[in-house]
Amino acid sequence: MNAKPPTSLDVARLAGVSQATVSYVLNDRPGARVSDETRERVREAAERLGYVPHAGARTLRTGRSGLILISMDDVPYGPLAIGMLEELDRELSRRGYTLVQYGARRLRGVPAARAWAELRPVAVLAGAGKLDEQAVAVLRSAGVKAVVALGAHSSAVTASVVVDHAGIGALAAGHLIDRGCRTIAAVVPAEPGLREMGEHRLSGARRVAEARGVPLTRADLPFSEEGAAALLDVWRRVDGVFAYNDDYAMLLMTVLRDAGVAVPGDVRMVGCDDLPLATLLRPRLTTVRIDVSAMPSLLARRLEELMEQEAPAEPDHIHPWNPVLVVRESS
Amino acid sequence: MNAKPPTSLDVARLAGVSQATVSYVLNDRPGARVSDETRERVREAAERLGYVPHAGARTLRTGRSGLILISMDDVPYGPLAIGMLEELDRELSRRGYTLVQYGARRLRGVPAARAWAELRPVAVLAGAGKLDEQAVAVLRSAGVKAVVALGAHSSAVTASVVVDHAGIGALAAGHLIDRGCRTIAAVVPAEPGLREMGEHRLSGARRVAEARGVPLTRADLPFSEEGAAALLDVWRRVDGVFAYNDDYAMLLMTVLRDAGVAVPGDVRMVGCDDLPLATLLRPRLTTVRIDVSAMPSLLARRLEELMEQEAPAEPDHIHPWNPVLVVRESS
DNA sequence: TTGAAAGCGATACCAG
DNA sequence: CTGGTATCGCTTTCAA
Repeated sequence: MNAKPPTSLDVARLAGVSQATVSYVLNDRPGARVSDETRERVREAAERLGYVPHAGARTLRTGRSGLILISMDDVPYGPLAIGMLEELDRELSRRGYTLVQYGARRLRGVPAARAWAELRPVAVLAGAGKLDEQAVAVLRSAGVKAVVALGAHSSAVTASVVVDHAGIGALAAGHLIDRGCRTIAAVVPAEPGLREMGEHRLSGARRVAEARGVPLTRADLPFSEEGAAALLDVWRRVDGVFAYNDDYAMLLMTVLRDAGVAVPGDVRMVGCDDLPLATLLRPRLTTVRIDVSAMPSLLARRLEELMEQEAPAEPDHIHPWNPVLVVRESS
Repeated sequence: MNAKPPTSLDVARLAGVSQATVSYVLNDRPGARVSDETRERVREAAERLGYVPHAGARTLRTGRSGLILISMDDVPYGPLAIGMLEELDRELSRRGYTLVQYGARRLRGVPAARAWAELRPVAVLAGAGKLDEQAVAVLRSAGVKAVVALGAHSSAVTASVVVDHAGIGALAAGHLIDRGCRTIAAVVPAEPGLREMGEHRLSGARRVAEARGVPLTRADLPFSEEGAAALLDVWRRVDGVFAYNDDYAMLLMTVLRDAGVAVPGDVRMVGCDDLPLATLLRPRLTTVRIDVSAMPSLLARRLEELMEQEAPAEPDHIHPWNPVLVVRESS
């Protein structure tokens, strides 16, 4: 039990060949000419010993780790994000990389970058908020080829994946106005983790509302019945609400029903995410669905480009999703 | 841009000391007596160069990586699990370990173990279904000190964290019977990822129902209104339902309302998870809340024990949560 | 108080 | 076709 893990030298000895041959065989090096018989012996010896190569040693020698780090705290919860991550993992592992989620102990900026850099990953994906200019510099100098910021707006300092929250708000507001709404409200969650996204969605809604001459009220809403009830005069004053997402929409619909405000009769309602609960509400909830199916392969391709090329690329961004309106009964 | 990352030797040269001194200073080795002046010089040189140690090299030299791997596919979605993971991360990083989520490309058994073993982690947490005896052996022989299976029942081959799904079902069924239910149904989700947990919850409910002489019907339910409506005769035949979780409870409550079945008048309903939506439903949903607050520190402590000791421990298990009934209006 | 040097495991160059 | 061996970056023992 306490024996140290077998090394390639152990395999070599057991097979009666040199370490070099073991390496050639186990990695199928194209240039290497090793007889089929030796190949077999090496394979068998490795099998017998339960040999597993030491990633750290390999990294040290080759200078490339094949590791791609993504910061855990920057992946939103939910089946959508999880599915995307799984797909991304598949794409990347097909290309020979290893995707790993790293907690980084809620660090940000340079300290976070240092923690990531110790692993000498070949790429790092992290929330735009964690990647300031110096953090990116630390990563670059540690040999990270691709640094990609994840966030609601593109980063000035590195490549980024921007998620178009403003577009969601715009789509929702446009729909409400199309339906005849003359004054609308947009919810911004009071929860710290959600507020920023809420503000981006709001800004998109505001842009459309202004363009079409419809007044828009911002409603800062904590997720609680009391919070929603406290804003009752807001909901009574408008005839359309973009509720930030489906959860908030459900909250509002419950509170409005208890208060005798009819949806969509008195106020039309639009959510976002197309959660399962959207079709379970009565009236069924109109919502914005986000189609992220294109994102994993797009991102994987972009990463590969960045990782293969020598000089760091210009800060650019990809925009890998697409909001789609799903009209149901609440609007 | 293309310069290689600075090494400890670079730092040493810049500070005018030896590599050894750099190592002593940067790791504050207790035994090392280095003058404050040299200390300062070394620190400054490291700073100036943006030096970040190379984790792989350190692992190679010391034989310990400090890496703890947890398989991504075995962490359920949802804020609960995410919060737990964050807390666990904090606990472990406080102790000097680095928690990392690894996708493992949906591998299982020996291939998965090999992939994990390459990183020479000091501990691996993975779904019980992925860890057969040989997989555990591979990990052990790669020097992994702690192998912990995550699952609904304890593993015969290694230590495990078992989540007490049966206890949840038992609690829910007991409550329904206390409320006077004479025939109850328990939902088992048809979705592949959920079915197994559903069956464990069912078995707990069944145990209690049998002990108290109440007939229990198993209801295999896909998550859709049609699926739920197809089983209407089941819901009409019973006077209590344990709905597997809050999402399924919401589905059922919607379908029952549409069909004119009153909750809790005709049938009492209990969910699980105490999601935000539970209090938004009308009637408000009675549910089983899972208190996982103790789990991260418990698990971290257990891991630490396993990692420090030499011989692999007997397969035992910890049981780090606690179902609690939250009674509302639906029951 | 500091330095020289061995060695962790794998790779790849250069000989044979 | 195969083998020796230098090397990657870091820690740590032993000497100075």
